[in-house]
Amino acid sequence: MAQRATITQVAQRAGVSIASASRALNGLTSATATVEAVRAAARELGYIPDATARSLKLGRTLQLAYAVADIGNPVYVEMMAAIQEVVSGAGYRLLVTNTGDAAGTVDLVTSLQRGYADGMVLSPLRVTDELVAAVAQSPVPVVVLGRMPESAGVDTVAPDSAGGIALAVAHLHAIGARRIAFVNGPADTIPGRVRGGAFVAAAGPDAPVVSAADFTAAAGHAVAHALLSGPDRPDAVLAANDLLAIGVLHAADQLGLSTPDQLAVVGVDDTELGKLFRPALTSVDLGASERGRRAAELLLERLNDPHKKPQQVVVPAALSVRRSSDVKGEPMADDARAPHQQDQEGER
Amino acid sequence: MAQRATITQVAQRAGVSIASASRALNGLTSATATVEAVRAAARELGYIPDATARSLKLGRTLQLAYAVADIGNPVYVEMMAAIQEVVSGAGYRLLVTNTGDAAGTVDLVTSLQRGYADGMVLSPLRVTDELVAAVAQSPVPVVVLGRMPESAGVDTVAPDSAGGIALAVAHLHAIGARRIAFVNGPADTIPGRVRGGAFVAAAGPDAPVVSAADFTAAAGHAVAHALLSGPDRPDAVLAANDLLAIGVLHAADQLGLSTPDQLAVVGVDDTELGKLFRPALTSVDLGASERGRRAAELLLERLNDPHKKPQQVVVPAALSVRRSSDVKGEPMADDARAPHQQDQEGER
DNA sequence: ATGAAAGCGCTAACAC
DNA sequence: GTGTTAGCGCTTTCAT
Repeated sequence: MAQRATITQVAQRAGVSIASASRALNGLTSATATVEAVRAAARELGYIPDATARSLKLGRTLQLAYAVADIGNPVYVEMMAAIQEVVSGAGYRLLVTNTGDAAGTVDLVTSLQRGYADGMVLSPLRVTDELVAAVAQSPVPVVVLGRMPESAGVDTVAPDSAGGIALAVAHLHAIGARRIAFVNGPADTIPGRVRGGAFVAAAGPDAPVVSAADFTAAAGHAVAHALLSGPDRPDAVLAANDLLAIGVLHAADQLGLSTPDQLAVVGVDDTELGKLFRPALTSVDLGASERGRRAAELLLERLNDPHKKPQQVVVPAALSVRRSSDVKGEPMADDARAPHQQDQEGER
Repeated sequence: MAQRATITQVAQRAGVSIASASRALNGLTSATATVEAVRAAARELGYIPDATARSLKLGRTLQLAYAVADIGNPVYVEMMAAIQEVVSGAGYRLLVTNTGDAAGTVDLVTSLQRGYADGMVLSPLRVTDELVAAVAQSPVPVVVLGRMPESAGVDTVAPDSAGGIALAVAHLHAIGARRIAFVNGPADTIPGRVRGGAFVAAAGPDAPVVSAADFTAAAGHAVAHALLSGPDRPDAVLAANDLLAIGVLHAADQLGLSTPDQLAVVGVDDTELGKLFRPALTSVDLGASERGRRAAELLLERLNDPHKKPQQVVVPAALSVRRSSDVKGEPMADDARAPHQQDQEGER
């Protein structure tokens, strides 16, 4: 563990003042001879400028934070990977935090006042008034992944859940499904509410909807087993995410229902799991990676121009059709864009 | 975006010196009246101490870094979640970085000289002499996930790959497998080399081994299709990770081989994917979460005592037996501990 | 118990 | 082009 050299030592060794050393190192006006001497001294001493001191002086940390409720969730990981890439490309380091519950999220946003990061991408579990207030109060810009009232005055990036689910319902109708059921997650979550509402809008108020205890395969299996054993068995199921859909496939298999012939199944999120499962799962791609990328870009843009108008970006959805809903009627398009995506983004 | 208050303002408002304000806030010796006045002033101003200034003064950032080659890989994510939990519990923030290739890793370790973190958990793709040197030179402690020469003098946390693979081979023998093949990933990677070597050690030099182009299901499928179509078809396959194993299952299914009767399949890593796949995948659990936790703990311990002896921890492996290798002969134990785990950790 | 002052390492006026 | 100086916000001697 080597001892670190300071700019003072570099200056001494080069025989110049500290200011000259700083200038030479940062490429400001200085004589060629000075630059060389300083560079040499720095090299010999293995000098690397201290990030903390620099931050204190400059008023910026060159760090950005990504806060999310459950860092184990593949969708958030996908976003994180995209964010990490954009952010590091711009010379920033990425801080990752688990918010846990809703209260934790508010604390986290207020903690930004400590000034350990120049901005934050926040993926909140729920949007409370308290959270909106905290975000508005934040001393550094926050970009929210999800929707927020425009009055909050923050940049947001949201998926086009409604468009994506409409796409899935249309697809199921097209392959001849007569009775489409929706397997939702808990209705008191944001995705549960939004996706459930979108399904009703797309499939009509009479389409059957059941809610699983949480967004897991086990919960999906439990609720699907009942659904598929009961009267008026559906011939297609749209699940609120891929895990639930896998649970549905398990139940169908267990009950001896063949997929897709007797039961077509579609998920949401288009995860790796769905692609590798057999039968491969048709799924609504909500563009997690793209959302992460856009959020990071919006944050960087706002850092450059704090006064620009807040944007509400909606990332378009797509449908990846695979074996779990692929019957002869439908051509094997691997990808379809949402027709009614409401991308409200402005310039760029 | 509120303006942030400084300790100077708090001191003024409370009618005391800056030093007294600092002492009162940090719980050092000060009169009760002073404490109250300062607390009140701080509350009224919404004062929160600046992390950067504090870091500069204290010489510690309260940040730890986690560096990994591919942040999208579920195994690394599992480790990250565990690290995040330990680290944040101890009051540290977690910085996450993608190293990319091997050269990037060395740069990253040297970049620690910037002093933006108090320590690092490093999960290197390959261990080169250059990297060992960089780690040894690091101004802050580095804990390596993987093995390193003891002479490097750093704390390491490694999986017991050999023990885990021996467990899998023994299990396959126990269920009656006569001819066990190993589907490896690229042999020029660390896991490829270690796991391949462990298999040969456990199954003997005559056991068939093939190498896939990378650690993906597609690569596993390709190589397994050839393996299972050729002469001397194996009756069991151990794959170097779960993705490869899924590829093997795809190939078996495609060739009309029933699992586990005609072909038993076992993976390594015990991922969520394997648990949800049908047939559910038997897999060697290398304790990713536990490794992440131990690495973070070792880092914290070293921060507390920089002079303690470097430790080489080996986390025990276990076998999760599931349907893909579950034949009647074997009782349905869900979990078995490695008998020859070589846990070399010292105290604690 | 408290205040004055030094200083962490760096950058940016400012004057020469 | 370069040196002197101030100062980012905080903690911590050192006197008192």
